[in-house]
Amino acid sequence: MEEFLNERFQEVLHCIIEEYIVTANPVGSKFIAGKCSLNLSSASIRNIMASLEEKGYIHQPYFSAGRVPTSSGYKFYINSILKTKKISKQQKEEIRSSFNISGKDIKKILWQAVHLLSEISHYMPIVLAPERTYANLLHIEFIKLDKSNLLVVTVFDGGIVENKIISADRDYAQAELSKYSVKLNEIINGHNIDELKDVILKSIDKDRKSFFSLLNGIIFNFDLAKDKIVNEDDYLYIGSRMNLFDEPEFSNYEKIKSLVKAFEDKKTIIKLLELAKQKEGIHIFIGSDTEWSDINGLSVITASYHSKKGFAEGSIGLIGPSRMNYATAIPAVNYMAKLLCDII
Amino acid sequence: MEEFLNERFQEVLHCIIEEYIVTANPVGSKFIAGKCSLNLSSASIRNIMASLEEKGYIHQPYFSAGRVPTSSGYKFYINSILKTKKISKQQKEEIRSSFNISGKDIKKILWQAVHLLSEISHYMPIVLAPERTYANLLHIEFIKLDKSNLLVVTVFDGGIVENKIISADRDYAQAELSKYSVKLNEIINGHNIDELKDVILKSIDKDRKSFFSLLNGIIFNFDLAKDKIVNEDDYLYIGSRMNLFDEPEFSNYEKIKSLVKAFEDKKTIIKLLELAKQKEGIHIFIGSDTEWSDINGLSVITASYHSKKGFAEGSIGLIGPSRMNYATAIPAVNYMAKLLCDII
DNA sequence: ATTAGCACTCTATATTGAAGAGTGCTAATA
DNA sequence: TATTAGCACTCTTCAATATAGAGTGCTAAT
Repeated sequence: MEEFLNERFQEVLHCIIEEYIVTANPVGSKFIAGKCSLNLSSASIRNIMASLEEKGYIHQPYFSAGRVPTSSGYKFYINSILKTKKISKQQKEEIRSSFNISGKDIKKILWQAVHLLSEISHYMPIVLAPERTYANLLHIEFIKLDKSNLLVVTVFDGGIVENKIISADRDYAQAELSKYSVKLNEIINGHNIDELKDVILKSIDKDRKSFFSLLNGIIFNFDLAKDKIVNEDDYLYIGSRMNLFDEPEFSNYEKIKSLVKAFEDKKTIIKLLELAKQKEGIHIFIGSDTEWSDINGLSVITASYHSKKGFAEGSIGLIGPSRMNYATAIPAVNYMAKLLCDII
Repeated sequence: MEEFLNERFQEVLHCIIEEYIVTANPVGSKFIAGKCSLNLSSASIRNIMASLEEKGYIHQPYFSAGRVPTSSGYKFYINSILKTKKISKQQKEEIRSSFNISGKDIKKILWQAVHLLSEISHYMPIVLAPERTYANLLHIEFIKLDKSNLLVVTVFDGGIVENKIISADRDYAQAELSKYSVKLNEIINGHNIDELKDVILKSIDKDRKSFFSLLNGIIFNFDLAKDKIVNEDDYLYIGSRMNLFDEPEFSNYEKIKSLVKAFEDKKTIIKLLELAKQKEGIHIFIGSDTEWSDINGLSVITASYHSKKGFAEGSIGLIGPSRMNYATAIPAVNYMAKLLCDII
């Protein structure tokens, strides 16, 4: 798909992109002539630029202005740096050492990942929590809240804990509930939700009508949870929006407003991250590539993470302007995803 | 403290404020002459306005512009409408009916309150969760996660559920943990955390060293939790910021940026709401009144809520421009606080 | 193949001017 | 004495205009 580019052309394209990443202003031929390693005059650079524009890698916002990279331009650039740039050992060490996992549940770990990535990248990180539909159950506990409400605590593999309140069909004593908890835990050991349903239906104690109705309650709840994330806040973690506001592309009212509006509704981001989850490794969505048409000029770097057992999969991403610093951002996302794999 | 105002003066002040609330533009004498019930010429209104300005209730942004209310002006206005305006029965019904509390824990209930208040007010609601330091304990359950980690589920009065992971001093079997849970629950019934510590220390089973170390673990955790909210996201709930962005006072880049920055750090808001919690009923902070110096032109309406038993106290607030519609916003906050009292 | 030179285009910024809104003051009025 | 009409004055806002500067494309020279 990708056209072959002369070394000279590549050099000019890289120069333009790297300069544009820093200044956010269209880059002129004179500047490139002075900066890049090719010793050519501005006139020659102009010829090359005209050619690059013809091929679609750069673009003039208006007649006789400087050049700005296009999506294809970024793509080409990313492909070439992907091979070379790696995260420095020092930075690796820095990230790993500031990750505090003692006594933290998954929620806090994911928040930490978001905050860390926010600090090192200055863009807006997003993290999708592992879906527990296919995670193994570790423990279920029934706790009495009052006459008509029970709390069901469900613990999954990978530190995922879920609290759910279900209404009881009658007033249970805590002692009775505890007995059921024990009984249920003998069955569930190491199954996931789908499997559990079968197991329960088979091993159910027919005499115990109340036990059965309890089980019905939780199964019903699991069904509900499967296709609908009850609480988006436990599913998608969004880092500081402020980081993006500092970027010059959002320095006017209309744009900043559309930016905030786009993130207010988390569904678009969730969709994007769910897509990324299904793929292996790093993926990059640039500008108008996606159905992300809400905001032009935005790019998203995503990576999936998964526990060693293969369950508990989620994904992590970083949203920035298309003009983002891919050379440092991509390795950062990549490393963070790996780190999450290790921890979970 | 408040000066007496002639009826005529009051009428003009009200007119100015109510017009300013709608248009956000300085209000001129001609407009007031045409609109308000006093049948006076613009020249007479001008005299009154000059007088009101001298007293500090209104202010001219620049020589020979219209008038804008000052903080004192708003205060006076609020005091007079506080006596008359009430929420309509219809709106009460609407709010109450869209409040769905079945099977929800406190977290979801508070989110619902935020969303509802956001919808009816078009400003930015904030809610402080009840602190559970003084709430009664209902249940504690130990669940084994792996060899070295235990999950402690703590259930408080009022539907507050907390999960905490503590590291174990040795490998406990789940059966053993369950026994401890039962034993502990016999003791805790109806005590709050502070009381519980005494009770535990007195009734502790001296032979059971491992039980003791477990208890030590949770007591330690409670101490930690008391003066530090571990996760701000479970403590402060913030509604849609977008609502504020639509207000004309934030229609330029610098202001919108300082607005977002001010809310990025939740500590200021938390401080404010904790202050409100200690007071009874509705309180209103206007503009530069508070140490809220970050953003001039912002007002906060707050109200405290508490369960009937007197425990589980929190507070609720609404942030808008000083130029906010107090006549509808104040009753809305007030009613929402009452509703929370009923539900919890 | 490369470059110097030049006319040209377009943006960004400052300047100007006119229109409009609102005031304060004074003198006239009821 | 309280109110109002009239008028000169101030200040903002908005659009039109002018100017400077950056960057280009093209041509002719090297």
